[in-house]
Amino acid sequence: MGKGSTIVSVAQMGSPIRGTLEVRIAARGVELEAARSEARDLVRRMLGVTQDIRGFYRAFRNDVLLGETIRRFRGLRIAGSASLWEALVTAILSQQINLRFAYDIRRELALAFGRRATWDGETFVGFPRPEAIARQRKSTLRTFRLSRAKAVAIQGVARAFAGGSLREDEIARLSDEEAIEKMTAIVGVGRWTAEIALLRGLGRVDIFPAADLGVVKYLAQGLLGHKVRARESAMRRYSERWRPYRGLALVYAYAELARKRKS
DNA sequence: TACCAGGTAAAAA
DNA sequence: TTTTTACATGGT
Repeated sequence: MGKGSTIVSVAQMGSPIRGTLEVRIAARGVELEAARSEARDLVRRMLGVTQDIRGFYRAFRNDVLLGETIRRFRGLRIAGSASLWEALVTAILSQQINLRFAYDIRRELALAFGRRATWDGETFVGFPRPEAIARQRKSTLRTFRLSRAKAVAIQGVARAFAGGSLREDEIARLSDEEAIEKMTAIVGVGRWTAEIALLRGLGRVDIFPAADLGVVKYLAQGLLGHKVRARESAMRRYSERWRPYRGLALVYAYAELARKRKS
């Protein structure tokens, strides 16, 4: 959402591969063209339409682990957040607790500090801006069932964005490793958090969070046949074969794991 | 009760 | 350099 008030609602028709997407924009106090352009960019990033999946398919259609999965989930991309800021906060909230709990807290933060817009009798709540979080006391943030470490981390990220020391457009110009280095300078943002933010926030297709529980446990045991949890270093080494699409490979591996769990 | 859940930082080995 | 430990909370 830009200045003023803009609501974007999206509906998909047809198959994920050959469907159409209807986007409705309700805007007040903004130029229609600007709102349209902003909405288009937002939808494109969240769907990951610019991710190079063709190159990924060409390179790995015969991959032992992913070949079949690629055909099964044709069209799947890395799902994106609306901003790097939102992706970073979501990643911090997701550290070491079950995701259901993390998303509960994210919703509560949005309800408390997010922007609101009403359209057609319905009220929509947006993710808070960095400034709205930056001005809260840590003790206030901790009432949202955050550990001291998470409150510090989220406040640190909020201040970095609000103060301009961290900017999405600057991070977007950096290489993966440079971007990780820049973000992990903030206390409470470790390598995993920075990697998830780049994957979900910027749709970086070669990011591989090797320490992720989903990688060292579920991928290692569920798809690679390990008896016990793998080491981060071992998974990072294993992922080398998927360059330069390690992030896309991971998303497809997770899709396959979810499918196996269901069946 | 104890352990696990898409970790991090600091201390200890 | 690698391995523990405390940290918050909810579910099983």
